Amino acid sequence: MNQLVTYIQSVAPRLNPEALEAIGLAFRPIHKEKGELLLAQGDVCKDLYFLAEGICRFYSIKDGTEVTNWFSFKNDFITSFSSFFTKSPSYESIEMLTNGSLYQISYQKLAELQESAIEIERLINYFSNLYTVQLENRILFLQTMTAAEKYQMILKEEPHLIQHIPNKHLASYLGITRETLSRIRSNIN
Amino acid sequence: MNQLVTYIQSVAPRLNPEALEAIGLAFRPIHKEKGELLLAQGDVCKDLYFLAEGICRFYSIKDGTEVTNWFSFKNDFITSFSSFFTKSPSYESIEMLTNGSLYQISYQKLAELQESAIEIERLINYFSNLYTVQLENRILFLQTMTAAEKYQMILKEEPHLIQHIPNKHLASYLGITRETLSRIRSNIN
DNA sequence: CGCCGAGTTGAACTGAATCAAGAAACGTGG
DNA sequence: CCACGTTTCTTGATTCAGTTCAACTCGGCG
Repeated sequence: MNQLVTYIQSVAPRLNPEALEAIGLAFRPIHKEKGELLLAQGDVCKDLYFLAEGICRFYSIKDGTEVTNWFSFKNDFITSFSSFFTKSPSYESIEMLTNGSLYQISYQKLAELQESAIEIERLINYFSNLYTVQLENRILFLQTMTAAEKYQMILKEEPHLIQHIPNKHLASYLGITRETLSRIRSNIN
Repeated sequence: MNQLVTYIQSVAPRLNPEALEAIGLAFRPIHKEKGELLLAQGDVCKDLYFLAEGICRFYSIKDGTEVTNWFSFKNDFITSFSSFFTKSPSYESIEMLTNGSLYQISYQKLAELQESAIEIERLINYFSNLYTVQLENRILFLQTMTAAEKYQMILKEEPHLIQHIPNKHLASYLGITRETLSRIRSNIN
């Protein structure tokens, strides 16, 4: 049994076996190398992925500088939500920070899967609502905290970021420069 | 026919009449005065509203200062998403900036309504996805723009904010002080 | 008429960015 | 396994966008 199915089962133990099997069949396993893009800024995001293993980063380039919008880890679903949902060009790229094993599904196939069973549709909406909650948290985080507070928050709430993400990307995710992050880190220790 | 129903009809003209009627019956019309709260920070948000007329503002208080998170206008659905969805205390308050006429529905009733017809469930998810797209836009907006760029963006994309919202609230929505906003405005004219 | 909240303007201050230059870590090929 | 080039991280000096504090104006409302 593949890891996507195992994960879904752990999240939705009461999902009926047929739906679970349909999900397992609809996604296609793929491999990506470190540095490869899942999506390039400006393209329409036509796929959804499940990240079985690896780390990836969402980022936008504005005036030549990168802004990191998001990180995804093992057992996350990956897509550029706005682009995928509205079929418009993506404001962000998605790249692999490590080699990764993923499961891929097209917009079209996902739509079919969704319509095939109400439970699947509900599951998808559940994940998408979770994402929305995280976005709201992130807005408050970006808007109300100083550089040092942001770092300490991450240290406390998402230490896996600090362990696995290069500081330059972490800095741009926090909305500060790498120099500022470096100074904060040296003040704390 | 009430304004909620009229609005739903305009957004989803192919929705079947029974579903439309069910929606019309499930919501309860209410009136709110300028200054009244629909939700107080720290409380669990137990209701969803449809704003038929008026303006309201979402804000958080941190260290004694207000941060404006959102504004809603005529024909918007209103709730504190995170709190409503996760049933946890809200990080924000919602207040009326004007007198308003609204339609109210409880979490429980909404859940029932949602389960009563797949089309209604889809409609709700559609609105919630729209909101998610807006949140993503807002994050990029807050993270990549200078104070002046933010103001010009609002001027161009959401002039109704400038027309109807006091500058002090607009400033805190843009993540700047009222003084800075005032200076930007006088430089432009 | 006087008060109060909202908006403006000025001056000083500050957190973080920018610019610059080394030091450390990393990976790639020999 | 080491050497070399590249990228990442650190540290320092300077600059700057935006904040803070303070004083003043304006308009509405009791």
